[in-house]
Amino acid sequence: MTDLHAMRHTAAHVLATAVERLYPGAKFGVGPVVENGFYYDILFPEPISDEALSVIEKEMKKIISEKHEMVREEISLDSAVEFFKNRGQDFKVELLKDLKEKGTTKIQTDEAQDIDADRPDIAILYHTGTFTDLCRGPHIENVKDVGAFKLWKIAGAYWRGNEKNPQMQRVYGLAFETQKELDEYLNMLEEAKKRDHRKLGTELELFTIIDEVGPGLPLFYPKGAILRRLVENFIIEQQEKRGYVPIWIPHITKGRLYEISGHLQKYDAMYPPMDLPDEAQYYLKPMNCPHFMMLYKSTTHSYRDMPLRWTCTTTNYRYEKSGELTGLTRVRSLTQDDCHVFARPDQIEQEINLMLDMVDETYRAFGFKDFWVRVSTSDPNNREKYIGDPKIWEESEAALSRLVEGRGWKKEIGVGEAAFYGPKLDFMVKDVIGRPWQLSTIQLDMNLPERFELEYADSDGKVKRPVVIHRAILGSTERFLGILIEHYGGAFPMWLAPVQIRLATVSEDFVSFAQKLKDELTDAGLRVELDSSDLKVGKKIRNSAMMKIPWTIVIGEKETQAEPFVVNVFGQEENLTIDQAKLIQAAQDLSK
RNA sequence: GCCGAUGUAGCUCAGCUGGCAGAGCAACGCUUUCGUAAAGCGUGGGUCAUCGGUUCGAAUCCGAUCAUCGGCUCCA
Repeated sequence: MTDLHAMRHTAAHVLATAVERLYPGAKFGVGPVVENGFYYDILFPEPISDEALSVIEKEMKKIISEKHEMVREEISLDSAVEFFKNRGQDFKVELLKDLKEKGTTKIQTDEAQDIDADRPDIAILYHTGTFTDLCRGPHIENVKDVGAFKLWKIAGAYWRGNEKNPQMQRVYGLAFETQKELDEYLNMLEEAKKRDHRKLGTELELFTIIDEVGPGLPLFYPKGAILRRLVENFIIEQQEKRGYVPIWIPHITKGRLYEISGHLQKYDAMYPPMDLPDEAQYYLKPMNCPHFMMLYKSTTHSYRDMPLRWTCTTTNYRYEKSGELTGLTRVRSLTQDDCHVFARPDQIEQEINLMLDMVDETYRAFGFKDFWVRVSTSDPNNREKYIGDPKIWEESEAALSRLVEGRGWKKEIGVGEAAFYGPKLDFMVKDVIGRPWQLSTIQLDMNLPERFELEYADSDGKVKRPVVIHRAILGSTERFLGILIEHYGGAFPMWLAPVQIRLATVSEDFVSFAQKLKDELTDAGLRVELDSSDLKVGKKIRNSAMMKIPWTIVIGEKETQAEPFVVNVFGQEENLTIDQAKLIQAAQDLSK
């Protein structure tokens, strides 16, 4: 790992060296190692475009052939500042000032150079030929040992990840020990693209996004809508057996509601209000919490009724910035399997555990094994940032961590990543090109009960404030489906396949028989299609396979003769020959 | 919203330095009625994303807008 890491890190310096030669005046930000390669953030005198990559690549190869040593140098902070100032490297100067004042250059996930406690005045530099960088290393000794690399894309990136800072250009490079590994990686990316849910969405007739309807507003074809319903029904079943009860809320609402909740002032993805003759301004709801709160508040509650487990699967509308939309994973109309539990503080752990059961059972059912849980906690050094009883915070954070550990799931702690109103658990899954997405979320809320002045009568006769736990298992149905499509590469297991069985007739003579069989299978609760066109059987099977339909059954002379008739199921690992009753039974078993 | 790229038929894509808009698949019609991953022939289908400009002439060059893709920021 260290060697590969050092090699990639050195490749980033070679990139910078090439850029310095080709674009005098370029200012350098940071150039860390990332998964599969490296990048360097650079402010070019003029923004470069893709064609520049091959030119830079050529220069990099030249630099590598020049066999420069990577020379390490330690100098005083002040002379380092002086050095970079003279070269017009403002970003490096800023990093050095941070190093001096804060003891680290780290902001967000940038690679950091930290002050060495024993030698607080030292900055570490690396020289590559005429190029010098502020960098703690490690590097390989000589640039000649940089392996196979490829510059592959340019992206915008704000200096130090802050929108208000100037935007630099991030040049991404892939780097591996050998050309073979690089080729394999590129090949893998090509393969991954075939599983992309946006591609499969069109190919398998699941969903589409139409310009005239609007960006981020997907429409679902029948097959996609069935898939949606299967997934949502699964969740509904899971909820029912755990005592969650449905409620229902409207999709538009007076702005007053969001004044109370505080969203109007704080939430920036709200669609503008509708222009109505009414005095009140009406908004599309971007979230459901306030409605749940209002419904709770509209009647009185006793400690005996707690917890209340209320759910509603409903669509929210969020005006996400245009550049942030992608397929189904980031949309403007998102359906949440939303649930709010109103609980006494002593019930928090039990309720969260119940939710974790549900996450567990759901992820197993859909075959998600490769996920991790982010425990977002408060920052103990910044207590005043958070509202609510510190004791409840402490207890619930401990409970969240403990409960996740008990499950044996991969866990990451996000210190200071809690919302101001409570700690949370986020369940993360990667898409087919490796981007992480949040699906399930479990959040404690100590804010909204306060703002809406929610109450219940406790056993001691006193009026108390309940705790609210938000929870969504799918997160958003759309995003979940996007991930699910990629997870299975569109080849869904029997129980999720929009079409489970396609009947393919050999010729016209068998259509009426096939129609009868189709009706029987449909009556048995299976999702069946009949291909009675005059295409050849081979073509019908091919078409069925392309649509990734689990079972294809050819209906011809043989099938109509046998008693009970025997069919051959194409699409199994080994084709399956079974009679009618067993066929129905087998299909039903697989559908569970 | 920001940086870069892209936008040609339902889908996948050709179309060179400006000179009559193309292919495969799909659709439709005819022939064929056929046994396990593509039968044959034919027909229709496009304001070349939109709007504007340059030009005798624009899919092609320029500008703006919209959308998509990869990132950044933000987020379920």
